[in-house]
Amino acid sequence: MRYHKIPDETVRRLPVYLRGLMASASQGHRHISSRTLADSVGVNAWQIRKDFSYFGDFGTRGIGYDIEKLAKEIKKILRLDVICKAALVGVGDLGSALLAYPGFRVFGLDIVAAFDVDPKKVGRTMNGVKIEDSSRLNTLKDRDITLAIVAVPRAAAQSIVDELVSAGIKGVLNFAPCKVSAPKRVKVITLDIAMELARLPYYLPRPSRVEGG
Amino acid sequence: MRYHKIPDETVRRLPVYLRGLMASASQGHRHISSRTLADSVGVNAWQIRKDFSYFGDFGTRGIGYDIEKLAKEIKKILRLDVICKAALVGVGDLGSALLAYPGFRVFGLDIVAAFDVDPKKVGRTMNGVKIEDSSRLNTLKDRDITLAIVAVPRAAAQSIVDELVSAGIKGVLNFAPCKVSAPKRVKVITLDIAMELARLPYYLPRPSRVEGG
DNA sequence: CCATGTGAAGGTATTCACAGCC
DNA sequence: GGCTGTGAATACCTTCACATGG
Repeated sequence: MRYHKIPDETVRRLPVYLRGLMASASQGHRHISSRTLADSVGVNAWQIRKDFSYFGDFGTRGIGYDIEKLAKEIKKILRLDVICKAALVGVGDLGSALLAYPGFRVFGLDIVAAFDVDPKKVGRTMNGVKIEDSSRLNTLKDRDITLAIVAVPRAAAQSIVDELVSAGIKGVLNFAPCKVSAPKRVKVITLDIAMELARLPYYLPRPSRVEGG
Repeated sequence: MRYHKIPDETVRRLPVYLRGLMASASQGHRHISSRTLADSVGVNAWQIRKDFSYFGDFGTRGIGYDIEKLAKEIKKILRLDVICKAALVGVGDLGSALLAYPGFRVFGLDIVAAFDVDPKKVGRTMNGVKIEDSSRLNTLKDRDITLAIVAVPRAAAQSIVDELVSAGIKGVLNFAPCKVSAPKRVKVITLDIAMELARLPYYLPRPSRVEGG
C-alpha cells in the first residue's frame, strides 16, 4: 500500500539501510534481497520489507530490490538530496573530531562553517573550514545553512541553540549533556554520549542475584 | 507493584533521570516531584511516575521523591555502583575527545586504559592514561576492566571487538559506523553519529509539498 | 521456485484517569 | 489540596503467515 505515514522507528532505520545499500552497490550489485540486506545490517528481513512497504514498490518478486532506485528514494525521504550544509558550533575536542570525520559526506552532509568563542581558535582553518567567532552566528541566515551541530559545554548549549534558532537554523544535533528547548518547528536531536555508556552496565550479566531479589 | 521487569525504554531514560536528580541535589533539594523533574529533563510527569513504579516506592504522596534514595537506586539498577572501569580502543580524533571528556565521571565511569595501533601514539600519556599498543588488548583480562569503547575505523571494528570479547570484555560502546557481531552474553551498543545527523533533515518542515505528493 | 508486500496477530510502550495516601 | 502509584485504554511497533507476482 502506498503512502502510509512512515513510523519514527522506520525513519531511524533508513540511514542504516542506506549504508547497507551503498555498500552493496560498491560491490557491483544492482539488486539485493531483503534477506541479504538484513544479514548485512543486522535487522530482520520481514522488518525491512515492512519498512520499505511504507513507501511504494521498489522490489521485484523473485529478484529483490533495485539498489539504486531504492537508495535514491531513501535519500529523498530523508531529504538528504536537498539539505546538506551544516554548521558546527564549538570546536573543542569533540567538535574537532566531528570536523575531521569524513563519515558525514556519504550521507551528503557537509560541515561548511565552524564557530568558537576562543580567540586562539578563531581564524584558524581546520579541514578546510575557517573557524569564526561565535558572535557571527547570525550570518548563518544568509548562507543557506539549515543544520547545526552543537558541541559546546552544557552551560552554553541553550543560549547557542537560541541564537541558532534566530539565525534560521531548522535542525540541531546537540552533543551537550542537557535538554535544550527550541520552538516546535525546529527539530532537536540530543546525542548524549555519556548516557549511552551509562546504560551499558545494565545489560551485563548479573554477578549472582541469588533468589528472593 | 514491586519488581516488574524494567522496559528497555525505561532503562534508556534512567540516566536522564539520574542527571536531573543530581542537578536538583546540587541545588540543595532533598525531594522532587515528578512534575518538577519532568520539566527539567523534558519527559512527561506520568511517564516518570510509571517508570519509577517499575522498581518500588521512592515517592511520598504530597511531597515527591527522595532524591538521594532514588538516585542511589537508579545507580544500583544501572549497576553504576559496581562496574566502572572502561578501556578505550582507538585514540584518533574521536577517541582523544572521549578520553578528554569529563562527563563519564558523573556516572561513575572511568576510562583507565587506552589502546592504539599507531606507534607514534603508543607510549604517550593523555589525560593521565598511557596509550598502549593494541597487541596488549589481551591484558585486559587481568585488569578488572569489563567495558570497552571502540573508536577505530570501520574496517578494524569487528576484529577489535573479537579481541575484546576474548579478553573478557562484557559490554562495548561502538562508534564505528557498522554492525559488529558479538556473542549474546556481550552487550554491544552502537552509536553511529553520522546516522543521527542523517535522520535530522527528515524532521525539517517540508519546503512546499503542494498536494498530490 | 523465488522473494516481495501486507493484513492480521501479538507484543511493547505511552497516555489516561483516578484511587490511595500524606 | 498535593502528589504518587497503577490498572485500563490507547497507540505504536514488530512479527507472523501467506497471498501475489516474477
